[in-house]
Amino acid sequence: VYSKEYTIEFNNKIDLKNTLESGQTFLWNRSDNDMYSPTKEPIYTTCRNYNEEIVGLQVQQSGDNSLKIRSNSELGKEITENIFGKNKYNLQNIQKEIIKRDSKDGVMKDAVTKYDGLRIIHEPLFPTLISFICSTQMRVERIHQMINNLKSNYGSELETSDRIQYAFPKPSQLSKATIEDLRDLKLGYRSEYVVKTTTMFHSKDFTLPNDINEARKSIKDFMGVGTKVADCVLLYSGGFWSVVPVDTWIESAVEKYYPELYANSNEQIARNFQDFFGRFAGFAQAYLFHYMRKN
DNA sequence: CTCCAGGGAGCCT
DNA sequence: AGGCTCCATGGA
Repeated sequence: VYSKEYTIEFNNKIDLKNTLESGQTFLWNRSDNDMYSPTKEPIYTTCRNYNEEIVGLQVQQSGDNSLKIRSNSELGKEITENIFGKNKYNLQNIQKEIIKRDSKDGVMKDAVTKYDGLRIIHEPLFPTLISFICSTQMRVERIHQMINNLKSNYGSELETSDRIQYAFPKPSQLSKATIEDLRDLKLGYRSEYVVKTTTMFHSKDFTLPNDINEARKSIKDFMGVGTKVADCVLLYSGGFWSVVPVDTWIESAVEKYYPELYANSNEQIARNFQDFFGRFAGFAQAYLFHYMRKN
């Protein structure tokens, strides 16, 4: 099925594993859990609806700056470049900007060095919105499980040689689900939020405003979306790289490593963090989040 | 058994 | 604006 093969060369480092396993997206699966070993780079798979076409992707690290892609579609290369921000930003310059603002030899420098190649992802709006509505009060591993449940129950199918892959459902597909249906898929109290948000998204034909404050406000109109979920959507789907989602991990990290930026509300912590790290503060947040979870 | 997880809605002041 | 309680579910 994956007859098209491409190699993508980035202008600086790309770390596929840390990018896809740092809680930015829940749309990928590691396909070779059994075969995965330190000497063999893992393969990550995903499947998407793209202009009435179902595009399957297999992506694997093939060098410090390059990825190897297999796809069933000629769109696979462009889609992958778009997801990983190949032509959108220069990661090395962003890292320099972050380190320059935090010149002390501390945790941020350590995190950026240790996880060099971790990129901010650019995933589709609707799947990202639903994913992070599901993320509240839930462990990262279980969020992944919930999203896979939604995919296999409501998404389009792509048959491959060894299994069937599922795309994240389009709004029209997910709108068939009732609250009871989603409770059966273990979404808990988020079921009502997902159903209502899907209906709103579907009926309004929603598009994201260019202005960051308007964009945040419009996303928060959806049911189940507060400041933190909205900021995740802005950063991981909207390309607003200054945005700092503050969750329990970032809150405790700021309290521990940046006490001068700490405050009693998460909104204030986000503002302080953004003022300190500047227009790429979202990247700094991603490095810090991954560092905290890994150590 | 209790506690908690990438928070948010509803309601209160 | 800011504080409080409840919200499903499963693993530690």
